[in-house]
Amino acid sequence: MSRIAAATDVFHAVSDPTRRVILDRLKMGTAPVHVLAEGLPMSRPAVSKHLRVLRDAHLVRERKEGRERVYELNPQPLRDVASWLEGYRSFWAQNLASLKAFVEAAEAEAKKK
Amino acid sequence: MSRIAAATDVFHAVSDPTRRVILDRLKMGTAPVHVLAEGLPMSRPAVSKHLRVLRDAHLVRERKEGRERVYELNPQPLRDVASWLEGYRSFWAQNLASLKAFVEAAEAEAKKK
DNA sequence: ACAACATATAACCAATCAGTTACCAGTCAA
DNA sequence: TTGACTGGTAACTGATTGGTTATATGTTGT
Repeated sequence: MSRIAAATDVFHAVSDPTRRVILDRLKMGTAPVHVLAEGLPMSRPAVSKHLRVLRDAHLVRERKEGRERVYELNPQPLRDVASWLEGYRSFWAQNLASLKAFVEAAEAEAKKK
Repeated sequence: MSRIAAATDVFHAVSDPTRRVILDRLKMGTAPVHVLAEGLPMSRPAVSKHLRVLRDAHLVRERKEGRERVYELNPQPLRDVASWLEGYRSFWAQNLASLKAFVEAAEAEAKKK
C-alpha cells in the first residue's frame, strides 16, 4: 500500500461520524464489539463493518480473547491527518485579516458595476 | 446548521483526495476554476462539483470577478478537525508502549491455548 | 453434548458519490 | 452584435457506502 493510499484511507475512515464515535469510545479503553455496538443506533454487523474499515486504516487493532474480539485504539495513523492540517495552521491566524480583504474586494467589485 | 452537522461536513469535504489537492493549491493563492481544473485529471464540471462541496463546508469562498469566479481558501472550519484530533495527541506518545503491551497480551493469549 | 453467546461475513438494497456529456447564462473583445 | 471564454447545473451512469437479515464459525457454561 502506497503512502498516499494509506493516508487517503485514514481520511476516509475518519470521515464517518459513527467511526469517530467508535474511536472516541476506544480512548476510554479497549472494548469488545458488542460493547461498542451497545451505544450505537445500528445492528452489530453494521458496527463490525465500521470496525473493518478502521482496522484496514490501522486505526484499531483487534485481538481474540475468548469468544470476544477486543478492539484497541491505534492513533498513529491520525498523525498523517495532523501533519496535513499542520500546513493550514499558519493560515488560521491571518484569516480574519484575509476575510476583511476579501469582503472589501467584493465590495469594490460590486461598486464597479 | 448544527455544530455537529457542520463538523461532519468538514470531515467529509476533506476526506476526498481531489478536494485536498484543491485546498493545497489554494494555499498558494486564490484561483479561478479553470486554473484549478488545469492540474486535475478530470473535467471542469467535476471540479465545479468538488468546489461546491468545499463551499458548502465553508472551506472556500467564491467571488465573481469579471467572467471568472475566484476561489479563496478559508481554513477556519479545519479547526474543528484539528480540535477533534487534539483529543488523540496525548495517545501518540504513549502508543509504542501500548503496542508492546498489546503484543505481549496477544502472545500470552496464544500460549494459553 | 448442547444451548447460548460473540462475531465475522455473505447477500442484498437504497442512497450517495464522482465522474461524464449536454446545455445555459453571463462577460469580454473584435 | 457576434463569437469565444468562463463556469454552474441538469441528467445520466457505474461504483461505493452504510445499513439490513441470514448464515456460519468458534467459545463458554452446564
